[in-house]
Amino acid sequence: MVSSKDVAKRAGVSQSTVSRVLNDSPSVSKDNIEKVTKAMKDLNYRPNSIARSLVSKQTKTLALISGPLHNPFFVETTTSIVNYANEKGYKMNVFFENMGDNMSVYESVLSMQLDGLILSSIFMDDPIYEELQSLNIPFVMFNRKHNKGGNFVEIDNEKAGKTAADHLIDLGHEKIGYIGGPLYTSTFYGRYIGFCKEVEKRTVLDQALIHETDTSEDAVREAVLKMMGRKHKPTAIFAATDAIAIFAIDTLKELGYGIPEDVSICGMDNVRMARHHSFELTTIGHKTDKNLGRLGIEHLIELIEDSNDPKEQVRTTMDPILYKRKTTCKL
Amino acid sequence: MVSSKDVAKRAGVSQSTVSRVLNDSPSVSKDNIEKVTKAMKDLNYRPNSIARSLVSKQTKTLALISGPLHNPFFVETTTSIVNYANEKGYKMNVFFENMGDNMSVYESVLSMQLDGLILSSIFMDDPIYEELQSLNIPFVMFNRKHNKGGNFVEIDNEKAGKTAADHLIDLGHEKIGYIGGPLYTSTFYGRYIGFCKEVEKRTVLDQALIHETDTSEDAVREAVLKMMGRKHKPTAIFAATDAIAIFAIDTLKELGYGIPEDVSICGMDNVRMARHHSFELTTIGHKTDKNLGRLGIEHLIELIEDSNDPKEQVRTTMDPILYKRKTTCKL
DNA sequence: CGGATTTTTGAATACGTATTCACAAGTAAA
DNA sequence: TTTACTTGTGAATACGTATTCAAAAATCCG
Repeated sequence: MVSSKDVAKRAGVSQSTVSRVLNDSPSVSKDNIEKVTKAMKDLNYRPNSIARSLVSKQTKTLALISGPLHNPFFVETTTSIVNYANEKGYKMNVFFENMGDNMSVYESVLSMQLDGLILSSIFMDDPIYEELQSLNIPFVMFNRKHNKGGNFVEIDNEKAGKTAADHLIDLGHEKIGYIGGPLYTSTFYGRYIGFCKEVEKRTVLDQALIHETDTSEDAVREAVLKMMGRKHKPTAIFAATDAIAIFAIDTLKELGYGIPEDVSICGMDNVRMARHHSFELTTIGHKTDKNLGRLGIEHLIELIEDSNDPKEQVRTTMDPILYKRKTTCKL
Repeated sequence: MVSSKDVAKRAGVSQSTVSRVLNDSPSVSKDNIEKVTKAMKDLNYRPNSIARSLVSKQTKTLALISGPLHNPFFVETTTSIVNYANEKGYKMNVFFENMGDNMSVYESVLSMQLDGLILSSIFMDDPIYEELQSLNIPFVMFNRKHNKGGNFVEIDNEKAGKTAADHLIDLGHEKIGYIGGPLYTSTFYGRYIGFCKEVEKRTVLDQALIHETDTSEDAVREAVLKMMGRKHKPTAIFAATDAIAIFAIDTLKELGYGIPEDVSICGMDNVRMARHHSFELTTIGHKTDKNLGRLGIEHLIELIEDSNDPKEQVRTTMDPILYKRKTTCKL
């Protein structure tokens, strides 16, 4: 490994001068700049970023803890987050939530030297929150949030649940199913509550049509099978994510149901894939064309770079909006 | 920031002893282990990984330069790679190839302190290869490879092209289209050559049916439109990746063609999504159930951890195998 | 108990860079 | 020419940890 000392020796200057050239300090003579630059090239010198970080206290490294990529929502957010961070000169360490045990991921993240952290994978009352606080680096949650607040970017999930219910009820549906994920995440909790409240208010809520799954394909399929196996089948289903909607549609088609003639489906997230003409999924999203991940990473980097200001919280709750497409219709 | 010195002071020992406890050195008394451990907890001490790396010369960090996630192939490989690396205790810095200009990505990677690198995004004669060599860290290419060799994991692309051609010709097709990506990547080059050679040998190769695209949805759509606009339309198409196949099927259906009755489609990669019953794509893959990314990262970590051995090259070229499903049929 | 041996410890140093500080050389003003 | 000021430079030090080396403490053995 060739160090700045080696460069210094070759250029006939001190290591300090090499360092100055590296950080283009104004106070170094033309002459020496040239000598040092040449020596660097000759030796194929690359500054050691570790040593730099040690003194500068900046790693230019962020971490992302994301939901799994088999959910297209996270495909989009991960792409946006990684690309934006790279554009801004940050490296991005990526981790994927693994069902159940995220401790090893958190352990890893906590032991790293990071400039910031962005994550979707946190439960509403996750004790990890305190630990993240203690890191004293900015972190933002996207999609999900924590009970204690912090920085987050989300959709108003409860309102979204209501919107879905209203849409389906407006179409004349009275037996409406719900398939969501774990209620200890803020997203599913909000969507669930919003949906149930509205259904209860305007028609009747049939608990047998409410299914909390782990969002896996198998679990969704099972939920659909159970639902459609009842005597009072639902005529519409609110799937709490587009990923769930896609799995559900799949199972329904397999069972011979037509979408939307026999069963209307409303998803949520407005994933690009669902916009596609082979799906044309009716879904709930927000207005901005930037996804939640992108918004989150923008905020994070802002927090990092304007850290001199009184760091105020970033709390964005976007208004949900219905994208009416072709998987829902009048009863 | 609380350092090992602070811990030392609090525990009433030297910094050396703290360091020893940290790396559970055998030569430290029970008594001191306890004192130090307690002090660590009291101060909520976390060792600085940067400082550690500076002396140990190990960062436990790898980089992945991947193709874009809108290609499901890379969704699978990225997931496998990141998860496997994390399991093995490595952090993974992720970058996505951006069309055209990868220099900023490479610049970033070259300046990092890495234990290893895995990448799919390299051209056959990419000059970056030499630079990567000069880093003196192990790196492996997956899916694509470089003319100069190095470590790689791939499918025998030429044989795969031949397999596709044979399959379609065996079914009675004589007008067979091809849609692939840039020929300066080893994957597309091999698939193209293998396909063309075989078609030329067994029937007639119509250059008008050969399309080199940038693999984007728009480009694929355009290729399909051109192809199907000719008087001698193809009755079958070999799409050089499943992603391309999916785009092509989409466009064809939109044009009113039935798959496979009107047009047979054979993809390549055997992506999980294409296996799904809503696609049932006939495709070409390999036998192992581990994807190329997973195989690549396993090799990489092996190279890193067994670096004492004479580091021999890892060159894996897997035999292609046809997965015959429901998008191809007899003419 | 005394010497030999082993275990445990801390001081010093290295890792590669950035930065402070003092000093040398050069320039401008007087 | 002297003084004051600017510019350019290198020596020294800091960052937080691991490791070497020598010394201190503890243990063993006869």
